[in-house]
Amino acid sequence: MAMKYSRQRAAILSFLQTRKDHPTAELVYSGLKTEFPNISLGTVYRNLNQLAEAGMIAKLQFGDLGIDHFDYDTATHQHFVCNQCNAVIDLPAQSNSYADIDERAAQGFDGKIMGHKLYFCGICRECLLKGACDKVN
Amino acid sequence: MAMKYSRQRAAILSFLQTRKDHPTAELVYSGLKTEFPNISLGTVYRNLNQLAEAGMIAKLQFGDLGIDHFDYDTATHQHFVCNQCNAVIDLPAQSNSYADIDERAAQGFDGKIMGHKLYFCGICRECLLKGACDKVN
DNA sequence: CTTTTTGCAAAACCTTTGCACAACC
DNA sequence: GGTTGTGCAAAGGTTTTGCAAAAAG
Repeated sequence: MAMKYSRQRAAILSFLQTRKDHPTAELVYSGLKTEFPNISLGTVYRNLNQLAEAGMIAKLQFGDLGIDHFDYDTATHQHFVCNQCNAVIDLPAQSNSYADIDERAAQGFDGKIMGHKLYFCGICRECLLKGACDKVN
Repeated sequence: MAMKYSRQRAAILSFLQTRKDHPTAELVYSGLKTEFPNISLGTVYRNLNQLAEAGMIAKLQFGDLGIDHFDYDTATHQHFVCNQCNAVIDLPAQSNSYADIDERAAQGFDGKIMGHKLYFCGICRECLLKGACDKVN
């Protein structure tokens, strides 16, 4: 189960590093097609999952989207999903974090709460502007 | 687009009302097989989605599970997913709710935040007890 | 030489959909 | 009678998997 080096995995990781838009496996796949014309989607999925399990990247799952997204930035931060264009956007880090909500939830509950999943929904800036222009025209 | 009465939909709704375990479409389907031997999974999905869009039930989506769950209780409350047995459990209502977190997240963000999705993960009481017994044996 | 990784294709999985017929109002 | 709902089966989209060959150590 030890992880050996592979050119494909290295490329996937460095591709992810260049992107701040939390790409899907499909997007990583097409992004690497030039460098690896024969790379397969299965390989991309296997590596993304492996990297995620190793804690080197984060796997983001949003019920609204139904597609997994991947993030090079594993530091705790919040995500926003645009209901219109489905963009996944980082929210600015809060001084007032969400660290306390696990404890809040644990009150009166007899299981062990080990964490939470949280993301925000709405309309992104681009879609807001586009909507405003549509109204004018 | 008006909603006509259907025996199947009524049965789905009342089935959901009897359950506090947030069943999946598959579970609703098998739960109704006795009353409707010919009901189809497609019908169950169509009705569950229709009821959810009408706001009569809630559709719960957990990235960890990948399967939709449905809840007769549409009042805002939090859910817990057991990482071991995948049970979906209601958390006791908090006096201190999560109403403020949208505003917190909006700070410094130039899109419009309209809501959030949140759930908690961990080990449920049953699995904790089972785990403790396993250690002894 | 052993273990891990790859590419390919097939399968798995959950959910949606097209269609002819039935139920509703 | 027009509209909405049903059952069936087929297709949809995303992700996983079995396998033989290739790469890594």
